[in-house]
Amino acid sequence: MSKQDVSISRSGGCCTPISVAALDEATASEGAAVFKALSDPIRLRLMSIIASAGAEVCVCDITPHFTVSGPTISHHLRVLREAGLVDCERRGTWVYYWPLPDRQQWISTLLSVPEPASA
Amino acid sequence: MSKQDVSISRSGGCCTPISVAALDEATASEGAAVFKALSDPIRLRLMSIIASAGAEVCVCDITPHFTVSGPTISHHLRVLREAGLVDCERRGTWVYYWPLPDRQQWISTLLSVPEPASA
DNA sequence: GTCTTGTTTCGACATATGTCTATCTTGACT
DNA sequence: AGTCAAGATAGACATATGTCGAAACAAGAC
Repeated sequence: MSKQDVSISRSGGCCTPISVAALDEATASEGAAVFKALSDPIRLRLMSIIASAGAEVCVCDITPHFTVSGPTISHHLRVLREAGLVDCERRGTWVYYWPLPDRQQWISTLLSVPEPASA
Repeated sequence: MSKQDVSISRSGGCCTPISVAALDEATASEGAAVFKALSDPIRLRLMSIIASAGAEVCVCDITPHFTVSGPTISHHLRVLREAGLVDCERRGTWVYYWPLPDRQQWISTLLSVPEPASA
């Protein structure tokens, strides 16, 4: 697979990148909502911690990485959840979070820049 | 005009997706700033119009697509400019905007999901 | 020069957002 | 039952943001 094929294959699946066609209002609103969820440094770090974990992450393992209060972390996790980027489940005393890659992949594809055809 | 007051720490080697490694605070702040620029429906549509044009776009051709006032469009374009996503130039009476694909590609890669979304 | 058009900047406003403390819910363990 | 700990929720607060109208600015037409 060539490097050019990567961006093309990523764009081929679920949606048309903005570099190819302008967004209609509804799609723009939906996409903007996802971007808004990632528009805070703490939330973006939270997302990266959950996405990179390769497994469920306990909130108790997340909180120590930050200086803000527990409720603030909880609030940010809820925003990520409501954006469809993560989901969670309580098991016993602890709550575990995991990523929902579909949404993440969607906006990634939306932003992908097709390789300029050099020919 | 073309002022770009955002320092871009990367560029050459691009970056590691969040699905692979968690972000440090500095990169998270930088990334969140770009996402914030795209977190408004009007700005996301503006970005898509400029990115998909394949050429410079005159502001006079952009404004009619929206119902908000001219100053509001100008404000949103400035946010995109300060995020390093677009640049512009005045030529005669009109101002033309074009995309800066580096920033766009950067956050696209940041969000890319290496593994298949649903295995 | 003055006028007209296109675009940005300014100043103000209502609403949204991030953060905190205090309180509540859930479940584990005596 | 009672108690404790992990998280979530509620309410309050200061700040940030999106929007507008008015004014300023830039460049061409007259």
